[in-house]
Amino acid sequence: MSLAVPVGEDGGPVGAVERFGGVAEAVLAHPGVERWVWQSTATSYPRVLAAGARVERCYDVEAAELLLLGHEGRLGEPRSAAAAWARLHRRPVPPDPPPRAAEPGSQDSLFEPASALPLPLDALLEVYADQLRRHDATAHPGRMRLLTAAESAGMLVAAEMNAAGLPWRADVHKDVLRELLGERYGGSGEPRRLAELADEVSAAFGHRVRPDLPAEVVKAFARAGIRIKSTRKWELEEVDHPAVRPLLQYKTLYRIWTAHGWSWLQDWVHDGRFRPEYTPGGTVTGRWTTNGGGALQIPKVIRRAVVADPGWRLVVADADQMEPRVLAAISRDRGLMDVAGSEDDLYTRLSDRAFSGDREHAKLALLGAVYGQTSGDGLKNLAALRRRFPLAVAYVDDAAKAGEEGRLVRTWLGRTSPPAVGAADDDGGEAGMPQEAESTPAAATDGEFTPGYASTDARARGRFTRNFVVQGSAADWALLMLAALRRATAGMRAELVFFQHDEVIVHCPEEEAEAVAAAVRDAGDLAGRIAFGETPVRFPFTVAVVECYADAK
DNA sequence: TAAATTGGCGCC
DNA sequence: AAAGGGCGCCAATTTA
Repeated sequence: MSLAVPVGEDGGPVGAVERFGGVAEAVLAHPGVERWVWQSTATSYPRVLAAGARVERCYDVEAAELLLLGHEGRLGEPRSAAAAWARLHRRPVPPDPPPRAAEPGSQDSLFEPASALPLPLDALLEVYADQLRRHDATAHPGRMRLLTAAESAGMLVAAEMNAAGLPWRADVHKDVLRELLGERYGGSGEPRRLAELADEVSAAFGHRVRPDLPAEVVKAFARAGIRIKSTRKWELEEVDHPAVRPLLQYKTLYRIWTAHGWSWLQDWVHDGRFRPEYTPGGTVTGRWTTNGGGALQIPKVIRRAVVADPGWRLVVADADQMEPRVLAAISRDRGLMDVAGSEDDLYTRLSDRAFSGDREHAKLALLGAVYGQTSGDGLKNLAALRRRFPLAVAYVDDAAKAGEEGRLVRTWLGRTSPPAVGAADDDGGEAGMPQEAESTPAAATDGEFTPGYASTDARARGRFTRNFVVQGSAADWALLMLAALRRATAGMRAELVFFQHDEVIVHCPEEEAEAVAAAVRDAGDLAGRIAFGETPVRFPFTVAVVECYADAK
């Protein structure tokens, strides 16, 4: 079974892995090989890591297939290497194996193939060669090749993070739980504090109300003469009633209990490490997801349990205002590039120029533009934003318009939005191949983009594509940043252990901490230049060297 | 009875 | 001041 191909200096294969017994053996036998082409990093690389080896770079055929299918407007077709080969030879295309469920704490899961359909070596090379041609056929081949390389690097980082694990002190976690929730008692193990709060809620209403049943809570408020549409936090905060305070407290603690309580700890933390399974490109915008463990939603209070090993430190680095900086870089709006061309707080600089010093209004206006705000003060401020930064606003407006019209949009490097449901029908002849929306600012400077006429669905679609070009291009940048950081720390004992959209944590010996912090800062600007070319836009980080994650920021 | 959906909320 | 984008996870509820 061939899973990997070492690629020599001429770009051709060095040999087949059968000769070496397996991918780990092949890597060990070729210490000088810089780049490996293989079917799936998730399948092959954990074996390599388990054998104590690493690779410098790789080309992940199945990751590339997904990106290329997306670019070709064919998202949803099977993306396994076997499927790609079948399409190439006009054979019946096998469906992808169903995604694996999360397996808490199972080390075995790391060695399960992500694709159940491994290709022989020669077939894999045929698919690889075809993929290289398909890169050349895209709107920006250089960017698309960069995207595939970045996604492949992300796969390496993810596998290494999965192997390293996030340092996690179960004893500290339990202390936090006991402090917040009290002891557990009864058959369900319900914490004492939750029971007390539930009693307080019932007492405030004068009858038994279960706080975790929204319908019951809404009814109870109705009986008390208060009409609420939902039990959402922001709506409850407006209500003046003695039940509100214990109710809100209950919700917060209940969530910690169910999502990050004792059973979570038992499932996901072993030998002092939390090991979520990271999935690069798990979302359509290119953001990562995790398969189990909820690593990207760790509540702030629980972060106290993330503690460096003795003599080691956590370098916690948070990219500052990443999305507006990315918008500046991709829209080439001169005013916004100027605002983003400094390490200083972007929203403050923005407010100095366009919002008479009101930082909050500036921030809301920008986020409103990126998210597609439809009402409220944000709209008024959006007008000011549009006057001062016309190209930046036109960029996201164009993306929204494309979405409403059922066209595709792409991130800066070429990751492509999924086709709208039913878009193929609306398009007439070109079924299944929607046109690309070239978000060139020049096309839309003639006037303001007014939704209004579009259907609710189309408007929702527009908000999605509007956000997609920014969130997705930010994910492009983040991948390159991770790749640069991985390369910079390759000679150190430091390990990347956590990544969450715009935040990265490196676990390293105390004496390496300053070098790691410097490497992070360099990686931010380097990624900006590689992704977006020469640009004045800066990509600074807030970096904290701490022993405990909770102490960062 | 199991799978899918909903409401809510944590993170960005 | 208002409730826009992306996720994952849990429990309860509805649907198949």
